[in-house]
Amino acid sequence: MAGRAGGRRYWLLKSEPEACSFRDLLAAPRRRTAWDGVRNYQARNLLRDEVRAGDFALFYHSGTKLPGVAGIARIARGAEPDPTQFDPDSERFDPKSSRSDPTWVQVVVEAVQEFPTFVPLDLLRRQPALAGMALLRRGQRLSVQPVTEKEWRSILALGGIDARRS
DNA sequence: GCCAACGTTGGC
DNA sequence: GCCAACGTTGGC
Repeated sequence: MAGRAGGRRYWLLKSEPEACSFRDLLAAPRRRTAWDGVRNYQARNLLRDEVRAGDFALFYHSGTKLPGVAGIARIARGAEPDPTQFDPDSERFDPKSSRSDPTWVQVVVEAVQEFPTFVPLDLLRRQPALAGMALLRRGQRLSVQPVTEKEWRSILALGGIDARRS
């Protein structure tokens, strides 16, 4: 069961640090950026139907030499149409989508706190408590994934954050 | 509706 | 750069 504890839900969002690292997010205006470009229906459905403003997320670096969790973000705005789908100049342009019935959505994420200690993927794999985590399953490619409250707390602890205070 | 071909993701 | 996993496409 993906955690909704006291109304708060947890997610893991993947980002290629070359495109947007957690530090980039911290440096962005209002520490926010549109988390756009999702072109997978399962991920789209989660963003559209499950992810809510106020939810928290692990900000995960993928497609890089040292994949892992870099920090905590929160969802600043829930799903809205992803403008890149309408932009013919965008790599993410989708000619099949229309403004009257947009196919793809984005959310806006806001940096909360960088982990004092970066938590690399191989460390996550070595945690017995995280054995069932979606991220660690073979062939898992979803760019947005639910995180249970238990997983959330373990990973914050690994990152050097006292979960009782966040 | 099946399924082979192809493209993408993403760890290694 | 390799390759496993998985999603999408398109012929039939």
